[in-house]
This record gives sequence, structure tokens and C-alpha cells, in this order.
Amino acid sequence: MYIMVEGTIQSTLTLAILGLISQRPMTGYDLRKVFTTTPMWYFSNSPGAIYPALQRFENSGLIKGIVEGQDTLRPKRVYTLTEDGRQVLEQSLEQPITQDDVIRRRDDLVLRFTFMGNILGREKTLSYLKELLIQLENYIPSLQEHLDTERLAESPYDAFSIEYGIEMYQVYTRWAKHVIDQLEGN
Amino acid sequence: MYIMVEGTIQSTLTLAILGLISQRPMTGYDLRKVFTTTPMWYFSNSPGAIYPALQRFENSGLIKGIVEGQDTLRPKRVYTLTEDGRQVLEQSLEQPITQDDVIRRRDDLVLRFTFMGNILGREKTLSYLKELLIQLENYIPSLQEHLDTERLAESPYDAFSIEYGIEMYQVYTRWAKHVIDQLEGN
DNA sequence: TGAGACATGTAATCGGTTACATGATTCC
DNA sequence: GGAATCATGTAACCGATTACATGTCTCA
Repeated sequence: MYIMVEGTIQSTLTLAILGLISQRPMTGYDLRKVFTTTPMWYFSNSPGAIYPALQRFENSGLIKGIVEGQDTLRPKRVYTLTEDGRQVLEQSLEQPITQDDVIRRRDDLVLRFTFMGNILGREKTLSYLKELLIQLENYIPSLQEHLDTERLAESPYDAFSIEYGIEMYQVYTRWAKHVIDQLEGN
Repeated sequence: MYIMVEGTIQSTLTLAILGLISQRPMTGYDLRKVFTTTPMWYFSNSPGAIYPALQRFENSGLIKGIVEGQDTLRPKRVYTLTEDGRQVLEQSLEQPITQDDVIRRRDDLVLRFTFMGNILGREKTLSYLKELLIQLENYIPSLQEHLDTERLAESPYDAFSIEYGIEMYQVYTRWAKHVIDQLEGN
């Protein structure tokens, strides 16, 4: 009988939290600092989001909090990833890239890439980027089609917006190729 | 005494809904179709998101539903923007662009642009794009700085991710300039 | 001594996801 | 007759936002 690991990563924020803790043990406050002072400011630094998330992770055994300075007047809870936590994180990073990811979570895919290098290694990261490339190149033509119909309909604003989308996905593609080159160059 | 218009636009989805209804009267089903068959598939097409949103808007008087085919066995509720609704939408589109918008809602800003043309006119749309340009050009250097420190720290994956961000914002800038040129060219 | 960083939480509220539920119409 | 499309909802659940709350430590 297999023992199933309880608890999963429900959102981008929680992936970010688990990924950061995987890099080094962290307190809630450390996480908040990352989410305010680095380009990860993209995420919520709200205590109302972070502390409950840490509690949920600890309850499902993905992280373990150790109180430091218990004797002092300002103790802090330092969280470390457990074996189960590492497993869940690995599984989460290894999920195939879906159309939905490409459409609605294109930035999240970059977050996954960021953590992947250290956790799954260079080879898997390269596969991931190649998979991403395929998905991107598969998606762009469908936008292109809509651009053509929009142009015929003479909706200039709609057309500009679709152009935005196409250009975003094109640089995304270029970026992925560039990273692949760099990683293979080593 | 002023009569305050109740109800505001709480999310990107609800902005999309109100904006689409402003373009032409729509049923919930029409909205769902848009959210599945056009590049607006970016948004949720879930009935559990759309129908409650329509009810909220109607309750606060921003839209008005008229039942068509009440005598038939398959009536439908066609929603139109009210005067209040138009006011709220206009106000929402006229909000200044914040840092937070640029960081966490960069795609939403494009949605606002899309509706703006028809609702606020070309002049205001141009101002909006110029404001956007300033915000973008103001934000990019802060990413650049973090890239430099990341490179010194020799975290290649982190550095690549920041590069992604920078490139995204750079094409965004290029796109905005291009649209300004096109709109001024007319 | 007072501002600002350190440090952790709770509670109300709310929009969205997921899943369930129902029935009509059209077209092959 | 059956699949696909048209058409509209509800209910449980849940993560995040917002706001509130509390106290320490450090350094100028």
C-alpha cells in the first residue's frame, strides 16, 4: 500500500513559497521580504496570504517549522522543506505544460523554470524549455488567425491588442531559445 | 446631495464583462462564447463566474437585463449597459496607471486600452498610452539593477528569469510606441 | 525617545473554481 | 434518435485581499 502525500500546490503564490523554502530555510517574514524587495514583488507580500499558507503546508507535512530563539522575546519560526515537501514540489515541477498554462499562466511557467534548475537539474530543465517552445510555437498561429479576422472587421483597437499578444509570445519564444542555447553552451 | 453610483469593477473578469456589454448587448451565454472562441479565452468562461457577476452588476444597477422570447420555451436574458454602468466603466478606464498595475496587471492594462478607444475616444487613448510608456520606462531600470546583482551572485536561473521580465517590458514599450504612432498617423 | 525594521498572527469578506443540475433546439 | 449547441443557473469550497492587532529590537 502506498502512502499518498497529502496537500498540493494550489496556486502560484504557494509554488513560490515552497520553491523559495526549497532554496534555503525561511521564516514568513523572510518570504515577505523577498516579495517586497526582489522582482518577486510580483507576488503578494500580505501576511494574510503568507502565514496561512505556511500553516497549511505545515499541516499537510510539506514543511516543518522550527522555532529559533524560543527563550528570547522575539522568537521566529524557520521553515524547512520536508522529504514529502520536496516530493510534491518535484512532482509539481514535472507536470507537462498544458495549453491552459501557456494561455493563462505564462509567467508562472517562468517561475517553474526558475526553481527547476536547482531541483530537477539541467537536463530536465532543458527538456522543459523545449516543451515550452513547442507549446508556444503551437499557440501563436491561432492568435495570428484571429488578428486577420479582426483586421477584416476593422476593429483597430482589438487588432492592436492581439498584436500585443503575438509579440509577447514571440519574445517568449526567443527567450526560451536563448536560454536553451546558453544552457547547452556550458 | 450627490447620488453615488453603487458597485464597482472588482476584477479583470468583471471589467471584461462590462466592457463587452458596452460594445453590444449580450447574454451570459454570449459572454461565455467570447471567452471560449476569441483570444479573450484568457478569461474564465465558467458559468459559475459569469452569471453571478451579471447578477451583481444588475443588482447595483450597472446593467439591465431584458428577457427575450419570454413566451418561448428558451428565453434569454440580454444585458445592456445603463447610464450608471457607463459612468462606472468610464471612471474605471480613466484611473491613472499605478506601479502596481504595471507590475501585477500588465495584461489588464491592455484590456483597458481595448475598450478605451470606443468609450473615451482617440485623444484619451493616446494620453493613456503615453502614461503607460512613462510607467514602463520607469520600471525597467529597477529590473535591470536586480539583474546585475543576480549576475554577480551567479544564480543563472534567477538571472534568466529577470531577463525574461526585462524583455517582456521592452516589447511592451515598443508595442505602445507603435500604437501611438499608428493612432497619430490617422 | 522615537522611527523603522523585525516578527507573527487573526477575522471578515468576497470572487472564482469546480461540480452539479436542467432543459430546449437544431441538425445530421 | 442522438450529438452538439443553446441557455441559465446553484452550492460547496477555498485562497487572497483588506484591515486590524500586538509586541520587540535597533539605531540615530
